Amino acid sequence: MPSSRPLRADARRNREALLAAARQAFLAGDADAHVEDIARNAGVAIGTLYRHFETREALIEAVYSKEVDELCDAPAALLETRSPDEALRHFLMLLVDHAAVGKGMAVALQHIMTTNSPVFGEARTQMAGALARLLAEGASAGLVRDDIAGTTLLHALGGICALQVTDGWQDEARQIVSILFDGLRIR
Amino acid sequence: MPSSRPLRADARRNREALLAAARQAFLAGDADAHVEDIARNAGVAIGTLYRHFETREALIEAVYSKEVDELCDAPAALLETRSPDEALRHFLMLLVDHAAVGKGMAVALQHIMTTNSPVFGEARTQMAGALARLLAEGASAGLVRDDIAGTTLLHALGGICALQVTDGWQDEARQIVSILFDGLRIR
Amino acid sequence: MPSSRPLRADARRNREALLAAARQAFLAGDADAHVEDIARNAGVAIGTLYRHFETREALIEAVYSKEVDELCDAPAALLETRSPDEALRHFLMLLVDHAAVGKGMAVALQHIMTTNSPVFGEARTQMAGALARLLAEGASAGLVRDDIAGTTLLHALGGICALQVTDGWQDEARQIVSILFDGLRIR
Amino acid sequence: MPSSRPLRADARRNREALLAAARQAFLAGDADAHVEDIARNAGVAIGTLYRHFETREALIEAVYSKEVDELCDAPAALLETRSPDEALRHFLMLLVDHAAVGKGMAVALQHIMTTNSPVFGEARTQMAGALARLLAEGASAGLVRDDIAGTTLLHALGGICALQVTDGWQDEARQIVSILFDGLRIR
DNA sequence: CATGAATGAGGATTCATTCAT
DNA sequence: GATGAATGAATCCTCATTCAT
Repeated sequence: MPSSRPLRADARRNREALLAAARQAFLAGDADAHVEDIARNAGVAIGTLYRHFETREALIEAVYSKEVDELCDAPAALLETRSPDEALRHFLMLLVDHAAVGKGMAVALQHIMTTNSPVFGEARTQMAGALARLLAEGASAGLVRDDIAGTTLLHALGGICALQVTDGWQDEARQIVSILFDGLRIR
Repeated sequence: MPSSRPLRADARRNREALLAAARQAFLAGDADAHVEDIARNAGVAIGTLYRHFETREALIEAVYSKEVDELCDAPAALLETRSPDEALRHFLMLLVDHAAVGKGMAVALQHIMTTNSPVFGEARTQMAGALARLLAEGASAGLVRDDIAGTTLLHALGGICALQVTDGWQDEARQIVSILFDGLRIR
Repeated sequence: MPSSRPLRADARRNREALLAAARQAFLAGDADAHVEDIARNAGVAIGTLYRHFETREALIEAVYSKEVDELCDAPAALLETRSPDEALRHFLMLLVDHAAVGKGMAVALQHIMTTNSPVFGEARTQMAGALARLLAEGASAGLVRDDIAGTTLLHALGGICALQVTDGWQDEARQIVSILFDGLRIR
Repeated sequence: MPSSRPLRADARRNREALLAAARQAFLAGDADAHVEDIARNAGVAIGTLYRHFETREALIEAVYSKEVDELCDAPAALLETRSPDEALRHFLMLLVDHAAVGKGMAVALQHIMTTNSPVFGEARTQMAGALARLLAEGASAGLVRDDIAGTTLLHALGGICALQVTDGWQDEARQIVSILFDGLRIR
C-alpha cells in the first residue's frame, strides 16, 4: 500500500533495488527468473520482496509498467521538434532501440500484449494511445495514411520487437520498421 | 532411434497420434502443455511418448518442423500460377492465415525463431529460403526491392504473427502485412 | 482413481504403506504432520504420495474414513449377542477404547466433526446412524430414553474422546461414559 | 517484564486492546489467527504486541487464563443462593452457555486441556477445583455421587464443549449436560 | 513395444519473530 | 515505548523423466 505515507528511506531503497534486480532479470529475457534470485541480487531477503510486491506477477507488472511509462513520455517531446511523420518514424525506431538493450522492451512488450491484467491493460492503452496520437498528427498533416489504428501498429511493433534474438537484430529490425514506415506514408 | 527399421504398424500409429495431440496442444497456444496430458489425449501412456520422443523439447521440435515443412511447399506452387510479387503477397498472407488457426504458426514461429537447436536452425533456414526465393524472383522481375534478406522478412513476419491474441487479430495482421508489402514493392 | 482396474501389486503396497504411515502420524495427534515425513516413513518419494492422494487433505480424509468405517461395523454384531442397552453401552466403550490407542479416534473424530467436506459429512452420517440405531433399538425395548438424537450422542462422545490427553484418560473416559449412560437409561 | 513498575497509561491501554483483539480472534474459533492481524485489529503495530507478549503462545495463554479466571468466580456465588446440586447444574450450564458465545470457551477449554504449559496447568487446576468444590458440597449433602473427581468432570465438560460446531449446538449441549447431570445425581 | 507407477528436484509463498528507526 | 520493515525457515505441490512390470 504505497499510497498512504511516504516509504521509510530504507524501504524505498529496497524497493528500488528490487525493481532494478527484477528489471535486469526479466528484461534480460529470463521470463521465469526465480524470485529468490531476484531478492538475493537485490541484497534483501525473500520476505522483503514479498512485502513490497504481493506476488511474482505483481513484481513483473511493476517492472514492465515502469518501462512503458518512461517510453510513453517520448511522443510529446518528439512532436515539438519534428514534423509528424518524422516524429512517428523516430518513435518507432526508439521502440526498436529500446528493445535492443538487453532484450529490453522485447520481453516486456510481449508479456504486456499477451497477459491479461488490469495493469497491463492500462499499459497497452497507454502505448496504443501514444502511437495513435502520432498517427493522427501525421494523418491530419496529410503525410500518413489515416486508416491505421494505434493498436494495430502497436501489435506490429510489439511483435517485431518480441522476436529480437540474433546479434544483428537491431539493424534488421530498423530495416523492417523502415519498410513498414514506407508503407505507412502517403506518397 | 527411429532410423534403423521401419516402425511397426501400431508404433507408427502411436507416433502419429502423439504428433497430432501435441500439435493440437502446442499450436493452440498452450506453450507449456503437460506431456502427460498430450499422451493421454493421444490415447497412449507416458512411457510410449518417451519412446518416440526422447524429450519434451524433441516433441515440440517435431511438431513445429512438420508444420514448417508443409508451409514451405507453397512458394513453388504459387510461383507457377502468379506473378512473383503476387506470389510473395500470397505467401505472406498464407502465413498470417495459418497463424490464425488456433494460434497456429504464431507460437511455432516464435519458438522457432527464439530457441536454439539444430532442428530449429534448419526450420529457420528453410523458411528464410522460401521467402528469399520469392523476393529474388520479384526483384529480378523489377517488382520488388532487392535489398531485403529472406531472414529479415522472416523476422518481420514472425514478429507480426507472434503477438496474435485478440479476436480481430487476423484482419489486423492482414492490414499490417499489406502495409509491409507496400513498402516492399517498387513503385 | 482406484475405481477402474485393480491396482498393480506394488502400487497397492505403497498405498497401504502410505495409509499406515499417515494413520500413525495423524492418529498420533500430530494433526499437521508434514507430508514429506509421511512419505519418507512409508518408504516412498513425495511424488508417489501425491499420485495416490491428490492432496494433503485427501490423505487425511482417507485415513479417518477408514477408521470410521471399521468402527461402524461394530453395532450390528453387538446387537446380535446382547440386549439393546448393553449393546449401546458396549459401543460407547468401544469408541473410548479405540480413542485410547495412540490418540486413535480422538483426533479423527474431532477432525471429522469439525471439518467440512463431502467425505467427512458421510463419516458423520455413518457414525450418527450407528448410534441412532442403537438408541432406537434400546428405546423400542423400553430400556433407553427415546428423546436423544444419534447426532447429539455423537457430539458428546466425539467431544469426550477428543480431549484425551493424560495417562489415566481411558479410565476417566470410561467413568464419564458410564455416568452418561446412566443418564440415558430408563430406570 | 511486566512485573517491575506499573505500566504507563498508554501501555496499559495497548495491552488491553491486544488482549481484547486476541480474545475476539481466538475465542471466535480461529485457532491460528495471525499475530499481525491481531495487532492490526488492536490498532497497534506488531512490535508493540511483542513488547507485551513475548510469544504467540504467551498471548494465547493470557487470553485463556483470563477467561478461566472470570469463570471460576461463579461457583462461590452460586452456592450462596442455591442447593448444592442446583449450583452444580447451573455451573455446568454456565460453561455450556459461555462456550456457545462465538465458540467462546470451547476452543479455550480444548487448548487448555490439550497443551502443556505452566499457565495452562494452573488453569486446569483452577477449573477442576471449582468443579470439585461443587461436587463435594453436593456429595456431603447426599445429593450427588461422591466418586467423581473434579478433573473427570472437567474433562467431560471440556469434551462436550469442544466439538461445538453446528447451529443448534447449544441446545444439544444442554441436553447432553442434562443427561450427564442425571447420571451424577443420587436418586 | 507398451504401460503407468515412482522419482525428486524445484519454486512460490507465509508468518512468527527480530531489530533499526 | 512504539513503529513497521526485514528476516528466513518452513512446506505444499508440480511435472519432466526413469524404470520395473
